[in-house]
Amino acid sequence: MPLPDAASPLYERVKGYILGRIGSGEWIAEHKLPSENDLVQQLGVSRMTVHRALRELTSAGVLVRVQGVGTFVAATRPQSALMEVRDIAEEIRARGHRHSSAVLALEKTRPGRDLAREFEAAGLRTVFRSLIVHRENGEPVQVEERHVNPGMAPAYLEQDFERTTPYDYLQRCAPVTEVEHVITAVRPGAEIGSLLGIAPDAPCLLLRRRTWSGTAVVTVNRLWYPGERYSLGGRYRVGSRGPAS
Amino acid sequence: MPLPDAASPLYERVKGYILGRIGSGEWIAEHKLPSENDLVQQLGVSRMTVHRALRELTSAGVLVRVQGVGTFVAATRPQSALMEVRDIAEEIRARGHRHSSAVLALEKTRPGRDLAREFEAAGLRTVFRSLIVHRENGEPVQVEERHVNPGMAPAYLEQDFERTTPYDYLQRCAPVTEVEHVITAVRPGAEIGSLLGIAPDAPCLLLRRRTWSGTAVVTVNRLWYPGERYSLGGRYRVGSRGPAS
DNA sequence: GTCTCCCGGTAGTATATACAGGCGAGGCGG
DNA sequence: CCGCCTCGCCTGTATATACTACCGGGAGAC
Repeated sequence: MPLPDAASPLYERVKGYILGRIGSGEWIAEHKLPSENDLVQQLGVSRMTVHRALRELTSAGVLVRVQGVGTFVAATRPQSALMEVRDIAEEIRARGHRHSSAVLALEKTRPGRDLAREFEAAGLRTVFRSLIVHRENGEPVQVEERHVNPGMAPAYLEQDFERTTPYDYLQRCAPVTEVEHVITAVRPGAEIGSLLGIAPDAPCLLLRRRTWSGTAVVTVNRLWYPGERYSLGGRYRVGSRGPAS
Repeated sequence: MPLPDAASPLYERVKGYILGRIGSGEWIAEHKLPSENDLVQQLGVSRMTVHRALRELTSAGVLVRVQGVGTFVAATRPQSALMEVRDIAEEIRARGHRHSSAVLALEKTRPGRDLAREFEAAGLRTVFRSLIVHRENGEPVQVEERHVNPGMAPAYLEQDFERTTPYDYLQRCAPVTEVEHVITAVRPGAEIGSLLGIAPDAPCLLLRRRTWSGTAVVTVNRLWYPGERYSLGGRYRVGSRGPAS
């Protein structure tokens, strides 16, 4: 039986089946999927159910469909949603890929003047700092340096960030109410470059993000993305509300 | 008849009907919508069609549904300054600086396969192309390459873009209803680099933007920013709702 | 040899039907 | 008066069926 008989809706299991094939490398970019009717035969579900799974994966950007021709695995590069603060691990898994991470530092440190000013707390004595590399299918796609306000997340240093993510823990103890993003293009330099596996002068996206919970700054982060392998973006409706589906 | 009999799919018209009620203020946040069966009666379509419209609006964050209770208008999602499509000339003037621009190309051309695909119009024969450098106090801050769907903006080539901007003209003849942004970091190369006055291998932000008017792609643009002198950013409040998955 | 038309396969939409599952209100018994 | 239970309303899921739009290739016409 190709479909796991979890207690989730059938169309979700169909989506999982397809994401699994993509994740395992069996279906690579541009690969033509079986037709809806083929999948109906193979999986033993109705065409409406298959269609819904394919439609939702298409709207998520995983597949591309051409009427009269077929359904194909999208050849998109990894992309982060800009406007939403999302868990990068979840984002990678939603693309059917494998997420892994390595914690390079997790410590208490003293903020410099600039950092204290970014926290909008001049008297701040200590901050927590973490440095994590995130990988998609083994390839580094993000270096994440976080500075965390210890008052808002006291147990930050006790977390196991190779199992969960900072996003996860922080979202639980201090839900984000406000975000600031600033994006620039930089040279990563030797240290960050080697973590990303790119040359020290290769173009690199630097996303500086501050998050608030209420009126207090919770985190001041710097996220480096390899410019060639990763992009930030999103698609939105203008005027009405909410992102495009 | 409450539904416009446009040539669009029924479920899209149902979505439009609901968005219209919300847009007009008739249904405000937290308002309880008619039940699916009520809408079936009122609109004269099947429940599956109503359900699809409601499901897609829910996934877009416009509605909130609670099984056993009903469907409600979601609390408003804030808009981001970062992702707004603004006129760069206006932006520069808003900073109290002087904007100037030079039109380097304004022509008719044939789209390649990739470009035609970006326009989502395989049979597209010609597109308009413009290449403009924008300066802030005389210093180049953006190279703007636009490809414009001639069907949506027939008089594009006749405009004087050193007096107005493409944004201005396009906004008049095809108001933007949807936007897609993708940001990467690249090396500008010799040509773009010299236009920006930076080295060919200096880090550089590349913003690819597509805009829609209704269901038609109006423009496919590439905007280069010198990474050292320019950044993209914004700050906004986060809604209580999680991202649609 | 080339052009055209048709046909088969594919995705897209729409409907009727059925049942599952959550929630709240109202009735019934204690 | 209180609590439990049931019933009805609402959304969620799944299926069968039908028809449409579109594309590409191949057979046939010229």
